[in-house]
Amino acid sequence: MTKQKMLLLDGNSLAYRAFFALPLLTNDQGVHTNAVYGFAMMLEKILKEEKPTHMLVAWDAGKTTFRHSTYKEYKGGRQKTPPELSEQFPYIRKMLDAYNIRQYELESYEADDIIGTLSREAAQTGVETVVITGDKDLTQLADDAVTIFITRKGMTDIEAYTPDHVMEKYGLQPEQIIDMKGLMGDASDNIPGVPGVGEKTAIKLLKQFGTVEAVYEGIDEVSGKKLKEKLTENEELAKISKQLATINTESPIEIGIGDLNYPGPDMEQVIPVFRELNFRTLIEKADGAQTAPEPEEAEEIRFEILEQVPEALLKSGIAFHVELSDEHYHTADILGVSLSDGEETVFIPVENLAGDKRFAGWLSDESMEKLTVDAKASLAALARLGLKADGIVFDLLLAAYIANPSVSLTDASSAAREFGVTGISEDQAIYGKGAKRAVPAREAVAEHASRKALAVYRLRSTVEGRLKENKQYELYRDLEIPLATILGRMEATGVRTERGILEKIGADLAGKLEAIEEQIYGMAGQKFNINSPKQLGVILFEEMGLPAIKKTKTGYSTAADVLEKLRGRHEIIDQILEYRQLGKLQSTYIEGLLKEIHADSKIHTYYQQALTQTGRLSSTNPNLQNIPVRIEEGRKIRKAFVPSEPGWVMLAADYSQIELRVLAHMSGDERLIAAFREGEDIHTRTAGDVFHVEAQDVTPDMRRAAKAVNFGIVYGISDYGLSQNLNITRKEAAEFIDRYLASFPGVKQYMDASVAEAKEKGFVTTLLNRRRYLPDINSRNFNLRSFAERTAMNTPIQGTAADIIKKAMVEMDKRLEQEGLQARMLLQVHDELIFECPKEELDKLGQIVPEVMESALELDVPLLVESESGSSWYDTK
DNA sequence: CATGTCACG
DNA sequence: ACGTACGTGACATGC
Repeated sequence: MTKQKMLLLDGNSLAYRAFFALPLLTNDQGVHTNAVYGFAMMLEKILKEEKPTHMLVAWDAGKTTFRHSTYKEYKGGRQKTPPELSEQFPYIRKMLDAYNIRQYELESYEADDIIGTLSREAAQTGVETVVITGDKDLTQLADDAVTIFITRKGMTDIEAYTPDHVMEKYGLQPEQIIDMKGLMGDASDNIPGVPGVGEKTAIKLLKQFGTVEAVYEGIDEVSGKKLKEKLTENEELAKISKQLATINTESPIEIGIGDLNYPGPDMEQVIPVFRELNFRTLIEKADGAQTAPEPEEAEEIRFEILEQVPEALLKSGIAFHVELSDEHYHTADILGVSLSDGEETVFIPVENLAGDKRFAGWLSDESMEKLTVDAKASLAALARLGLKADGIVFDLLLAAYIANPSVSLTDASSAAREFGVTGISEDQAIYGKGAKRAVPAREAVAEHASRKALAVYRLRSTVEGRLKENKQYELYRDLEIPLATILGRMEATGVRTERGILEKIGADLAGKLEAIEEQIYGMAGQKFNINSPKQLGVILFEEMGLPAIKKTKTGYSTAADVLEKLRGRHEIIDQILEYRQLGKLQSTYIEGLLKEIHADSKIHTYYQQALTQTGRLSSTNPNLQNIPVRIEEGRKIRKAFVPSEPGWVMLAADYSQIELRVLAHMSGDERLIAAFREGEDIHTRTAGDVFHVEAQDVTPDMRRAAKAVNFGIVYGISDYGLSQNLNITRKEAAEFIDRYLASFPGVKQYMDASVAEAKEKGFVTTLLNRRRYLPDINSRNFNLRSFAERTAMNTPIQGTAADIIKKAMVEMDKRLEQEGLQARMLLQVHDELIFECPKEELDKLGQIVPEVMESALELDVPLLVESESGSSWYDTK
């Protein structure tokens, strides 16, 4: 029989500790969860480390306790329990029930007394006991069999108080702690003690006399006249104080150690509670502990490594997965393909796939429905083998993203976890990272890939059910899944990039940079690293004595907006700004892009389709969505992006003011809608409305201000943000905003409604039902809450704009096919699509593209698309 | 690996 | 009073 060990937890004290130790968190329902979370974290840690056989959480009960009859001011002057904490107690109790942990409270007694009584019983029966609390008072219970754990700082940092430890810390025996309290009091419990006696004096007295009673017996031996006087005057107070601080170890409790058997948690009960509270990391931990703490406990999987795909798996409704050596699927080694129908799961190494005609036929047959995770990666990789895949109807990665974009999705493991399936290792665990990266033995790869395919197969109905429940199934099936194929093709197609052009620009830049560098050194009187904000800060603000306008947490800010304000104070500022600009072009866009040109003279970016919180795409390795355009010198970089075939041209088409149009539609604001319907310049129109002048009387400054306000509105406006942007005072900015909102009352209503919806539901949605959860929307932390509020205003707008262009891409792809055009979609830059086509197709494409983009989604305002063609991306302006 | 900076929509 | 505009990715520096 294993040794018995009992854990006694002070529920109220731990809940308070957790509440004040952690920032206020909320779940998607707006319920505060920080105390529950801290409690759970502590619990997990302590269970793991202590492995108890018996457990109890004790609670305080009743407003008054037996202590109040001794001293009615006991615990007086305490702040009321914050409502944000009160609402969490039911959840803590619910969680403890799920853990199968016994809870107990006794009218008129405090948790301390229950714990004291039980630990006394334990000491007598020789059961090892650990008490966990946030309250140092309980250290009085420490003895050879009873250890007191006090939580510190966070919740999982715990300090153990044994008798030795108490001695070391105070020079006292544990039972003397109550004497110490009797003398010095305890402000938090409103225990008075002897006025004028603090910790130091109390300890000194107790070292000399031992107890409060002994102090008074030997009062004549107390040194110091003042102290003696204070003690004598307050004898009664000292004795009452000691009584108050004494934990009752003989409370009339109706339970004993025999009732506290702890069977261990019921994870099937615990996980739903965690899920309700949005405790993601704890769910992961719990899942991991439940299914795969030891490898042998992981679910067995039956799979075979075969040389050929079995006929039985070449049918409709099968899950498949292309296993790659790393996440860069344009270049990674393709290791093989796993397939599963739930019954049979197989892995086919890549060398056996190339010649398999039946597999190729199945893969490209649209009527053969396929399920997978990260369709885009698979498609792009298979394309390199000359294989075409069609008929993908299920993508676990995209499903997880649509369900909740805030989850970080790195691979099949994280996507499956979102739907409760664990046991798939992370790719990084299989392949390692950094220098340790390597492809393991075939068997391990095959098992890993097989687990993915099987999980994909099994999860289909769960996932589709959840998306349908949230009315997101159409978004997923009709938009994101088709888009995955299209993006995969765009990536695989790539964009031709002229090395020579970049090199030429690079050489020019190098010359200019060198010249500027010399000038800067000359003005500064020394050489230094201009690229180091730290060194630059010292030169500008210390050595040259320029005024430091803004600081960062590490020193002076040398950001462009700061330097901008110093313009004219010294010539060096202009030079630095110029140097920064050109340096950026050189390092990121010349050197960076040159490194990314493949052997086919093209750049193949990666679109992240399951990443942004708003539904936009992002582009990496390299990022082709931030190629310079605003400044002519940078814009020239675009000359390097050219058609991939002789006799072809580029065509770029962008939505005009798409976000403001979306705002007009979603807010239903009549004046904003009218402005777009009448086809006026929206910033001029806004300026006219805000400043109450006719359109022809709007000055450029008025238009500029209106433009900034329009941006601000889309971003979720704040007076401060606008004041920064326009370099005006906050008051002026606030006034602009007020006038704007007065002019467009529908917009004001919409913004308020958006925030209200987020507060109520915990999330906001786009026109096509894309969701974003905003857990901070009810936070008491001003910054967190304000940020969530601005996000609530911005995300539906930015996200709907993303929905629209995604829909346009799907439609455009169909249309190119229907029309039998050779034209190819190459890039997407949020509100812009870039194509290449044979010159002969230009007229047709130039007509189709705007038509398709403008009719992607029917709004209450027209969508307007402007398109241009040219012999390079640069020339499409 | 965090920080500051700057490129884009 | 609080200290920010929304969404991204890449690079250089410096711990």
